[in-house]
Amino acid sequence: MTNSEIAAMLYEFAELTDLEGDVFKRNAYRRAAQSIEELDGDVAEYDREGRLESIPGVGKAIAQKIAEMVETGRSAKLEELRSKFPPGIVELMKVPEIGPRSLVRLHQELGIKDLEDLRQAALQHRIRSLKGFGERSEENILKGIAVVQGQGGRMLLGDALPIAEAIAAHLRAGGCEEVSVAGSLRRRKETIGDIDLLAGSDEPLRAMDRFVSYPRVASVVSRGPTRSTVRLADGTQVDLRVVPRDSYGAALQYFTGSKEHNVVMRRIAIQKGFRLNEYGLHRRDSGEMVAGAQEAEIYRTLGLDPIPPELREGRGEIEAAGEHRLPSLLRLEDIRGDMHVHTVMSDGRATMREIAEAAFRRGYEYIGVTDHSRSLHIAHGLTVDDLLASVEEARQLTDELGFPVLRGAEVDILEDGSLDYPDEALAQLDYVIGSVHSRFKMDRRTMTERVMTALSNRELNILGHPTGRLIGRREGYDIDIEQVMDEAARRGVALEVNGFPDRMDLSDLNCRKAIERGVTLVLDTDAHGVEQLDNMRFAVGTARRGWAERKDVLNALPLDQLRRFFRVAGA
DNA sequence: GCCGTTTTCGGCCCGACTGTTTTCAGTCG
Ligand SMILES: Nc1nc2c(ncn2[C@H]2C[C@H](O)[C@@H](COP(=O)(O)OP(=O)(O)OP(=O)(O)O)O2)c(=O)[nH]1
Ligand SMILES: [Mg+2]
Ligand SMILES: [Mg+2]
Ligand SMILES: [Zn+2]
Repeated sequence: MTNSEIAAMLYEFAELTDLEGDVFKRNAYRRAAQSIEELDGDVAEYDREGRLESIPGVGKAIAQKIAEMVETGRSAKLEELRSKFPPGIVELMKVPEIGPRSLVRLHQELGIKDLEDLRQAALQHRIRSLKGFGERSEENILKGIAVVQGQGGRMLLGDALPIAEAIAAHLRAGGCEEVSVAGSLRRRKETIGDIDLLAGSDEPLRAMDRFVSYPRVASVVSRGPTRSTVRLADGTQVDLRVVPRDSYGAALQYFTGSKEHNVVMRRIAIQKGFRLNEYGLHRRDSGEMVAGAQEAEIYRTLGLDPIPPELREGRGEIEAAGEHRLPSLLRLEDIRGDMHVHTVMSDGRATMREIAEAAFRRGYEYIGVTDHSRSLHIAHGLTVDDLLASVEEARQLTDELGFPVLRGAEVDILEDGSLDYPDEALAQLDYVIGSVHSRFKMDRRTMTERVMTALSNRELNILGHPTGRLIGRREGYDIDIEQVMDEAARRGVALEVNGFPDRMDLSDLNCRKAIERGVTLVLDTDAHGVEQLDNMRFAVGTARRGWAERKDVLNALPLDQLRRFFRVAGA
């Protein structure tokens, strides 16, 4: 069983325990599940070595359950819990506004077993007969069912951020003094559940009016003096929180999350004799507010170094902040050039010249252009002759513009691990990215072997989108990514952090793992048009979430050092 | 169920909004 399969079972324990009525036990299962999900290394290994209880949130009882799962693939206790509820409960738990308490009563008192039962009960007005439910409850349930059935899961960061920024601009134009994007967007998570915005205003009602009057708002889910929730026409949920300006920093801390980060922060506040909420940090005894306007002050007053939003996931950042060992994170300004950009020669929309000019305008010091290789017919992969001709074109352009245009290629890693051009042709290029674009369904050993073979090619400098996942569409291929990381580190091959919003590959956690293993990262966009050069901010966000510093990143180096990396690679 | 520089028992983050309530439980952020 994989870590994520075990984590999924623990999350299921959490949900079922919630139905049983014990929220503390639920939280305990969730914490353990998150630990397993993000564990560096195989849980089965922890089990074999008797180290399960060293995992945060895993004690005797959960360790025993994990051991059973690892050894048998099942959990007797989980099956017993499942049998207490109908299978349709899984769907029912997704209905907004219906929580565990309502669900148990709907099941016990009305015999509701699945979404269709619930819909019928609401339509036939049978729900209002329950104590505590009424007409509005039935309406909300019907709306909730429509939401579950209509929703397409989480959005991509790249889709959500522009929407959020547009609404923020709408609020500013309406007189809100301070507006920030908060929640998972501010943390630059690769997928976004909803859009969270914060406004600091001494006229909260005006801010709320402005918010719900945004043209794309389709319905108002809830509306109060400090918080409102709306739904846009496409179903996207947007939350706005409004606080007095004195509380802006504390509110930003709260609303940026993550929830897990907040819970730890508030626990530390308690330990140090404070109370922390979205209005400020207060002394417990006197109630005196000691920080609130500035977010960084909340952290400092608790004895912590201010923590960048991208790190706030409850992954050890608070402990690190207390010991003054937070990383000095990479910044967008540290990136000196993009390294993965397609031109019109293959499946891009811009010419080499247009890309070079756009790169220069962005303030880059160099640009790398890369087209697909000959086997990738659907993307108009280049023949050897076209590739070599483009090397000359890059050279001329460099001279003409006085701006270094590096000619690379995104070369297919073929089924046997060889690269899709002869070595003599590759040697003519400034650098080579190797990517898997075909035959994804190999077994783990074969796929790992395939990529290891590619890494052993001395012409290879960068491994492109190393896991091959497409968010929301395709799992990454089955590969031993740790082994690949170790080999890449040993051979001086950089691993890509592809900032295309549905790739984000390496992911945040894989970046962190790679850095710990001594891998050099390269951040790029995989742009197919010059406007997509903006995706660099997503690559940077992901790398920051992976605790990356400037020194970990190849294209944060000046040109001469970049070239040196390419020369010594494979040596 | 987990956990411990004040504890091995008794806590476990804290607040807004809704609907149905006659004082608050449930759900969500
Ligand atoms: N203290 C505290 N803060 C919470 C809790 N739930 C949510 N928050 C804060 C932190 C979250 O980042 C922020 C926004 O909530 P969301 O539910 O939108 O979560 P978030 O944006 O992190 O993830 P998402 O992508 O929307 O699923 O509100 C909670 O239970 N306690
Ligand atoms: Mg959110
Ligand atoms: Mg939200
Ligand atoms: Zn590719």
